[in-house]
Amino acid sequence: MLLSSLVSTSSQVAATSGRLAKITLLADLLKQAGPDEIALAIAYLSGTIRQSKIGVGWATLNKAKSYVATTPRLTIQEVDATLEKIAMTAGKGSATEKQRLLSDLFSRATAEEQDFLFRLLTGELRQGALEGIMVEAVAKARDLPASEVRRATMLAGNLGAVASGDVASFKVELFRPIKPMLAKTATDVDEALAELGPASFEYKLDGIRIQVHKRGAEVRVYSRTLNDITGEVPQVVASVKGLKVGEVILDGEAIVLSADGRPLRFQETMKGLGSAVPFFFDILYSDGASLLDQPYSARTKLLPEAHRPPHIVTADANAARSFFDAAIAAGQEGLMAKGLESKYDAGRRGGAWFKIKKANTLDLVVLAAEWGHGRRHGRLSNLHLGARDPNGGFVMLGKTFKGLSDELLEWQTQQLLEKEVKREGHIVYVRPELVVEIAFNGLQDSPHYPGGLALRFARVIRYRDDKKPEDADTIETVRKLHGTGA
DNA sequence: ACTGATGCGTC
DNA sequence: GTCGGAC
DNA sequence: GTCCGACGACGCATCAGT
Repeated sequence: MLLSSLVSTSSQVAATSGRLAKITLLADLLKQAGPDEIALAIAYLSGTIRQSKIGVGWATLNKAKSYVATTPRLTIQEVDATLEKIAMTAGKGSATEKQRLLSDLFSRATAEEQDFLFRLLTGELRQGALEGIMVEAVAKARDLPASEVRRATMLAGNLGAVASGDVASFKVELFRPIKPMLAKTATDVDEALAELGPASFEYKLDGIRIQVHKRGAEVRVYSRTLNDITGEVPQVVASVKGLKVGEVILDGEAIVLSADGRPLRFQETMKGLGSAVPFFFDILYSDGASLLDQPYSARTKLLPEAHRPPHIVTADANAARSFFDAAIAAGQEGLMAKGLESKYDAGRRGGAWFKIKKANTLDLVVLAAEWGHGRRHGRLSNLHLGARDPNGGFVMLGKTFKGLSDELLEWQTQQLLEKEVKREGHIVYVRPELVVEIAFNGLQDSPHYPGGLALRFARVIRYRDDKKPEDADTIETVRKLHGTGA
């Protein structure tokens, strides 16, 4: 199949707003793909490549730009072969060689094809369709219910594999990881209870998600994105080997504990993954049987109790609230709330799981803003945030672009341009006059920012028109917050 | 041997 | 990871 | 309910250049 056919479909998809229309376009292309092409077509049109990573990003792609072909001759198999070569290059001189292979590939591509490859390889396809839409397209092309394709994909771990073959034949299998179930956010336990009724509340541990597969002494550990991280978490492996179970798939979180049993901060956990220990909150498979469709309350009974995070079952808001306070006091991130009757909704966020975290707010000053990309093109989007320095000036604590409606984006662009003092690249520096209320989930030590501190998950709540920069929070306040564990 | 750039992973 | 927009 | 696309923080591995 010619790359140009894919690119043409991609452009049409990008130019179409309706999802159903996108699905039709994609399905039509898939019907034209041969059996040895369809997996590649699916990957490229959902913004992924077969190699998953090839050590090439925006910088390398920019340097590799070269001639433009006039006739589209590249096939998707040729693209795949080149990407495979690039992925395989390693060691001294590999950066140059990757660049050479890329230049060579680009020189055989038309302008539209180069643009497509650039977006594909930077992970910014921007056609308004990725795997979620592609699942529907595969279903349409094969004339199957989308739910069956979705289920097979979750079990196969790969949509391409589902494009051909018997969809009903996919089963839960040891050492083939399943996409983990995700959670929605709730602002407090009351909201979670209102949604779920009686629920299981569990400490939310601030580590990394793990899915552990065990058959006898054989143990493998997978990350949230299904990477095999067995070699990085030896303590998890050792711990699981000690469990008195035969075949099992467990879902949980790995964190590092200090000597007194309190959790280390996330940053420290990342530095010391080798000593991370597992906590398990779900079980997906046991001794030959899938448990995905069992109710949560039944699954949790099969968990190794010694390795569960602290948990209660309650419908009482006061009990849940004090459990939340206990979690925070213990240095944890907050709570998870889970519906007792819920199935394991692999790969989905829509199910009966809620996360409840604690957030702080600060009033900070906008120091600069960056021009947006894509749908934010032409708008000042990413804000540079500073705390007031009592000795004069401001200390930058991070950036955010989140929490802004289109309307607010428009407003802030006008406001900031009026206050512009200089430009450097895509950054517009402004007089520090606008105060903005920022929510965030914690402070981290920063090796990069001047105050040695940075905000985690910062987002805009609202502009504080009622405040002047001299009313903004100071860096001292922020340091104090950091000291209390925020 | 060290530093900075780059890519990619976790959240 | 969070958030807003669009379907 | 769901999906997508805006982009944040750090830590680590690898490679190029000094």
